[in-house]
Amino acid sequence: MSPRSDKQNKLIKQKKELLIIETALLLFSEEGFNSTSMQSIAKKAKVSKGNLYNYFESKERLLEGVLSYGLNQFSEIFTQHNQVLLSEDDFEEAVRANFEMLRSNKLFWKLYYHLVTQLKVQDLFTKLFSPFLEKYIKIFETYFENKGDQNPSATAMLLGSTIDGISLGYLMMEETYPLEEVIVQFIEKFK
Amino acid sequence: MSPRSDKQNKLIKQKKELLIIETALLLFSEEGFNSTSMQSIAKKAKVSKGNLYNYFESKERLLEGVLSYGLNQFSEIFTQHNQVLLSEDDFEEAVRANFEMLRSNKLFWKLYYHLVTQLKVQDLFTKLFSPFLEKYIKIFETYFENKGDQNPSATAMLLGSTIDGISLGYLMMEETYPLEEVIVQFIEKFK
Amino acid sequence: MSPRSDKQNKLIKQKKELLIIETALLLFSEEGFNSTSMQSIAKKAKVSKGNLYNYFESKERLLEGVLSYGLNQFSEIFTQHNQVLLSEDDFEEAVRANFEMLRSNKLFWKLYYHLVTQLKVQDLFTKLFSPFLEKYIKIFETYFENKGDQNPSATAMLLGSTIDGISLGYLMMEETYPLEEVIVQFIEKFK
Amino acid sequence: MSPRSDKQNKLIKQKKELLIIETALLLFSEEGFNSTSMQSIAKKAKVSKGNLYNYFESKERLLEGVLSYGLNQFSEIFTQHNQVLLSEDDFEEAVRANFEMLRSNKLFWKLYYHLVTQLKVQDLFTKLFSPFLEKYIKIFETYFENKGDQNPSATAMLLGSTIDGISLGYLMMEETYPLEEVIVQFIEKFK
DNA sequence: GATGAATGAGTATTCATTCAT
DNA sequence: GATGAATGAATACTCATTCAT
Repeated sequence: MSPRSDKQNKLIKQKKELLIIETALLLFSEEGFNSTSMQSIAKKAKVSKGNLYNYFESKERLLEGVLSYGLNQFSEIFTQHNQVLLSEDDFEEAVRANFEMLRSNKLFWKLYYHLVTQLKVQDLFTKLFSPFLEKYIKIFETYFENKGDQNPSATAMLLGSTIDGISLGYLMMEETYPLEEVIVQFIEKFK
Repeated sequence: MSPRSDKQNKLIKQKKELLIIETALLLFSEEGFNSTSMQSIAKKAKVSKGNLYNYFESKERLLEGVLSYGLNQFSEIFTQHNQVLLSEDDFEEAVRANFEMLRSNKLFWKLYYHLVTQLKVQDLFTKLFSPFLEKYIKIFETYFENKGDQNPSATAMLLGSTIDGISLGYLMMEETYPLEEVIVQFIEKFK
Repeated sequence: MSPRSDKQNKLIKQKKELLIIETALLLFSEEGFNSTSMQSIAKKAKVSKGNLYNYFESKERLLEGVLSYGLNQFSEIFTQHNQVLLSEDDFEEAVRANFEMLRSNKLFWKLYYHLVTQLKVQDLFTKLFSPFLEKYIKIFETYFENKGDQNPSATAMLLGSTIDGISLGYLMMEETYPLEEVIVQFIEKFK
Repeated sequence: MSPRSDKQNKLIKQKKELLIIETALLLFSEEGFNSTSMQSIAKKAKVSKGNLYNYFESKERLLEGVLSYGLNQFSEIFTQHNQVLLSEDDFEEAVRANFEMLRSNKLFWKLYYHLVTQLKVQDLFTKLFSPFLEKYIKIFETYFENKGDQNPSATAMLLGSTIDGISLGYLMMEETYPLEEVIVQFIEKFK
């Protein structure tokens, strides 16, 4: 008999890879990277331990896969707003889009903030995220410059940090955090 | 034996406990809680592994000790500013005191942000920190209320999150983060 | 289908079997039997893992195949010299032929000496090699007997062991071993 | 209460270390290095798996320990004969001492020949044994030189290889190998 | 015959914790 | 209080082998 066709195999592989990534994202973001065992990922994804390693050659690589996956989604949305912000409406929209992204992909951003504070994976991390973050800050720097801010670079940094802080609070407290109201105040202050 | 010797013993005990706590803080904040072994703490503190357990009955309790210790220092400074903020100068001073504390106790706050994102210790965490943080937020809420802010509670939350964001950025990037300049912008926006 | 196609199929099969055997020989002799994975053999031979098992039903059987293959080559040459050695020239020639064989099939003999010392495969080993080795020793025993040696059987054993020792040294040290000179001394002593 | 005295501890440690080494030697020489699991060593030595690692930080280091242990015994005996061989009696005695050593420490030498053919551990191996082997060969080289041999270096190498070959045969065949008779022939040929 | 996804037992190693002294 | 030997469960990862197609 003929072997499974290449197409079939690829489909199976892609589906399962996605399944593994999403399971890993769930567990990593809930329990933390170190505290999540490959065993538990395998079990939850209903994949054998051995087979896990057919998809990702190490736990580190699996993390890389998880991050890349989230980063892709992020970069798509990001690219849509990757433009010079001219009006205050543009600004507001960009900020709101940012938090929309947060809301729609909580697990990923939970993992993100979990990892930011972990020395061991910081290299991998920096490699993947820095380019985006820098561009992000630059866009706002330009915006503040155009608005006549005396220190646009510091203001942009402040804005970035504020977004981080709000995100962190929202992700940790979930429904308790008055996200919408905070965003309103936030936009008002920075617009 | 004489009570004096008892006193001395207590002193010795306290000193050693402190030594263990400070060593643990150093390692936890550098390597992360999970990645730090009791062995390595014992070694660095020049205490035997078994004796470590005479002071703290588990790794979890040691963490608790480390957090309490940091929290005490925090609460001392905090209490000095635990008053109604009336003037904008009071506000500025309080904010600056906050970041001064951050600067002078980096290890503790690094550990703090490292742990905030870890489910497993969140109960312990909430128990210890919540009371303080809530008071903290309240004080600023009152301040904004007095200033006629339409939504003082949201603004206070925004302020808290902003402090978190700045702290996180500063702790992760160390010297690269333009802390002073960001603080200036921060105070200007919120004062 | 036509018988010709069957023949062709057989040829293809034999070729692939040979390819697998030679690949396995290469890897076994380089990395050791235990340390060589079926995966790596499959990859290097450009055969799928599953298909490997169509040719050899287990790793053990593959080893058996590898050994038989080498043994066949050995036995061919051996049979040419499988005669009573009458003259000292015959003796010298036989010894030289032996080392020539070693030189021309290093991988196999490396594997041979690698396996001799492994309990687990010793049964298989004995089964395959003993008959040859015994005949080999016998031939020399007769030679020494004819020469009037007082203990031809012990001398033949000594000769066999000496060949083993030289082979081992040469295979392990490669170019560093002064094979030619040692052979000269060897022949002189035993002729 | 006071802790176990240092002396006691040291004694316990030394005894257990020896026990582990001897158990490992037994299993390594019987099953091979790769095929022996740390688990099985622990079980046979009645030591917990974890405790094994208090004595040897890795399987590799344990092997190193086993080899050093055997090497020490070897070097002691070796040093007694580490002298210029003047007479043929000296020569004979040295050779006999060699095989006596083999007989009294079979496990170690079995492991030795097992490892010689293993690429992976050859570095460790060379580091430990080369110095001895080279001296060994040198001593015989001098002996043959004094006897007027035309190529003493090659003859010494031949002698070394012959010893290897005999040892290998004896260790693999155990009682079947006519060691004594072979030695007689051996000495006669080389004396 | 051919493919490679899947399985699960096995491996070396780590580590919080206990305990005899 | 102090020591460090001892335990055993847990971890990431490997690999011979099977099996659906």
